[in-house]
Amino acid sequence: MSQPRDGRAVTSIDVAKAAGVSQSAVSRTFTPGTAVSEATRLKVLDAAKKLGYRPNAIARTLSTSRSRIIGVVLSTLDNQFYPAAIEHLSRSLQEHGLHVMLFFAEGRDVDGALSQLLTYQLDGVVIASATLSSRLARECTAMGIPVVMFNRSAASTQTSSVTSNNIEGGRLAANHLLDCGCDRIAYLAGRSDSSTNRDREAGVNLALLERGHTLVFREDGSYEPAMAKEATRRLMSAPQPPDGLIVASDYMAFAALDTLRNELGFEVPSQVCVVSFDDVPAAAWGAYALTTVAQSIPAMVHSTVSILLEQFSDQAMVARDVIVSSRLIVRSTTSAARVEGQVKGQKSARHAE
Amino acid sequence: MSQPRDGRAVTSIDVAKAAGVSQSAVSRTFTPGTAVSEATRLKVLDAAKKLGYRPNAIARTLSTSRSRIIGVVLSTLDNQFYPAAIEHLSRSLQEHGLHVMLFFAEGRDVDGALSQLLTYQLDGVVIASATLSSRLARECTAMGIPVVMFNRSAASTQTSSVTSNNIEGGRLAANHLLDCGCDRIAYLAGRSDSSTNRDREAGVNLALLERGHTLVFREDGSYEPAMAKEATRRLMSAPQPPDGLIVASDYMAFAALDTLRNELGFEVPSQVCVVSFDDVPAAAWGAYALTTVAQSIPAMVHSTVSILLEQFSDQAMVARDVIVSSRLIVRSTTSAARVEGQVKGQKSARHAE
DNA sequence: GACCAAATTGCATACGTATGCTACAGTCAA
DNA sequence: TTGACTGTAGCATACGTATGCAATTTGGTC
Repeated sequence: MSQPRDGRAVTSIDVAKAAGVSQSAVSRTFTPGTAVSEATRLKVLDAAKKLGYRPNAIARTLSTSRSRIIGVVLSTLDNQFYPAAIEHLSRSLQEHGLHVMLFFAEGRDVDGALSQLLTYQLDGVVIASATLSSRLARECTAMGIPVVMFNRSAASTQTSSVTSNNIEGGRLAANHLLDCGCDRIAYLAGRSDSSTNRDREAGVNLALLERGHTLVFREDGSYEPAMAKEATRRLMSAPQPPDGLIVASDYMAFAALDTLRNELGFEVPSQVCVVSFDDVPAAAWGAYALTTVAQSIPAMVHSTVSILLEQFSDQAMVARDVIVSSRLIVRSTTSAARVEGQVKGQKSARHAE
Repeated sequence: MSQPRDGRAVTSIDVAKAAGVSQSAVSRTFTPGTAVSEATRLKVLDAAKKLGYRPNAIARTLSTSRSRIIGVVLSTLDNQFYPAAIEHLSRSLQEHGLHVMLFFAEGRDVDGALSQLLTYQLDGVVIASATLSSRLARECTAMGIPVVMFNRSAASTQTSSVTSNNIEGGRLAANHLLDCGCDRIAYLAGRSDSSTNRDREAGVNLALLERGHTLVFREDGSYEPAMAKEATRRLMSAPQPPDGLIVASDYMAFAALDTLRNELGFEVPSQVCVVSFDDVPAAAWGAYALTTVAQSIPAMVHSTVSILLEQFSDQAMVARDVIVSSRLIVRSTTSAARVEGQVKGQKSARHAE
């Protein structure tokens, strides 16, 4: 009798019937902050439990136009930084009753991506994809959807962004190499159209300039390991190869280190010091033990979630740019005790300590 | 006049009005496989474009009870295998107009996870989480939601699964070590409640038995790098340490290798050969160059998507178990040219070639 | 030119929930 | 006892799309 239609789902109407109340009462019971007497609340909860009722999020979305879904736009998960960020982000959002829907950007198809995003009535979008990010952000913002650029600076003053302090990070990296006694420093760059690379490189140049140095080489790796290997070969085959290498990401640094050690036979850090950016989990693995400028994923995710939650309530939609501070983590690819003036190329030179 | 209400979204009714047709016509235009004349189709598309109309997926879901959302349940993305699988899966599903929603399993809270899953009217669920998988699968299946256990075998005959042939994989690993001349083989196990570990270990034991051998040591690493390190220390501190190590996952093998080489000073493969499972991207990195039994992500994802698509059409909901074949990839942590009978512990022994 | 079949179209309604508004019950004070 | 006021419950409707059914148009044939 009080059985739901044998078809499928139990609805609020079924529960209402079973509890002897109106559908509104059921709805209110499951909507925090609404007025229901304790008596009906219990009746409803009891009936709901008995029937195995679960509110239908889709119907609720249609009614409230709040989907509680956050779209996350990615280009790839190859670089360990992103999986780590996604896991953290997804867990944090889950605590607020929000869920992540994944969108992988396909090349330059902005419209396709946009259509997919918009049809789901997303409550917010986090863009962590290099390609098509700025236009996508603009269009979403225009549609009134809160957007956060994650790990890339905002395309416009309209959209928020969360980045780490890459300029400061660049300075940390450069200063550290100088402190290690390096005086022929090279930069292995990431994609030139990315704000991370731009800022990191700027910071490096700034710090070098301040101490009367300048970059000896600059090669492009475009954040691709294969290109980083090529670049490393070019760098080290110079008549006077660098004695310090700043790599724009850990992910490229692994490739560079492999090439340096296994292919070209260089010793790190005695012949070349290497420092990079991100502090991806593998950077701590024994085989690499990479000195790196860490981006704090917890801090970045926290800011991202805060911005999103803020924008849900505020009508204002004021864009915020959060810059999380960077931190140098010294491991074994650099050596602070390096003897200044030491001639590079000494095959057997070991660093002190 | 034909402007949509200034509030927000453009609806099919707005488009209908603008195109001078009924709302049904608009709906049909955007629903493949329905009858609309070319003439109205063009009128509608034109008006839609002009107004910037996008069909509302949420409303469509309410009406059709097909959300085109696939829930993916994970416990963590630490092991590179999962990010790689997710990216592949998400891209494949996107090609079919489906999207991935992420759910991170929190400890043992089945009911919480389940509620979250069920409220979204998911069209399917892919479970790649170790914990709470079997009960979750059962409940989803009971609710009529297609479930695929990814990289773990089915909890019941009711639910489908996609795994690689881990038994065969275990044999490949064991036989390879025997072929390398190892005769004191140890197994570093993954979580004992996982089907992957169970099958891999079974395969190893089988192959050893066939060739008159048996495992010398067996330690538990529970798929955790920290535990793998501990286990490695225990293994190698035995009076007669193993000369061949089979590790249940690459992710643990990296930790084991780091411990072996950097901490304990063993040479791989001359003193100990190491083989593991998964062929995660980092396994190919120069610093590890790990010999490993590959799980084909493309094949596994392909099967997963096929099963899901099948179950959408079939009412039958026949569960399928797909077993993708494994393949041994030989890199530098094992050496086929190992001299048989060679005494382990020779510090300077180099493998040939 | 008329008639029949086939192809389109529009109408009306369903999907499951949220919420403004009205109606009503209960409390308390005068 | 009556009146005003507070707190609840229920009614009715909106959210945007899909689709069965009936009405209409189209196209073709004799």
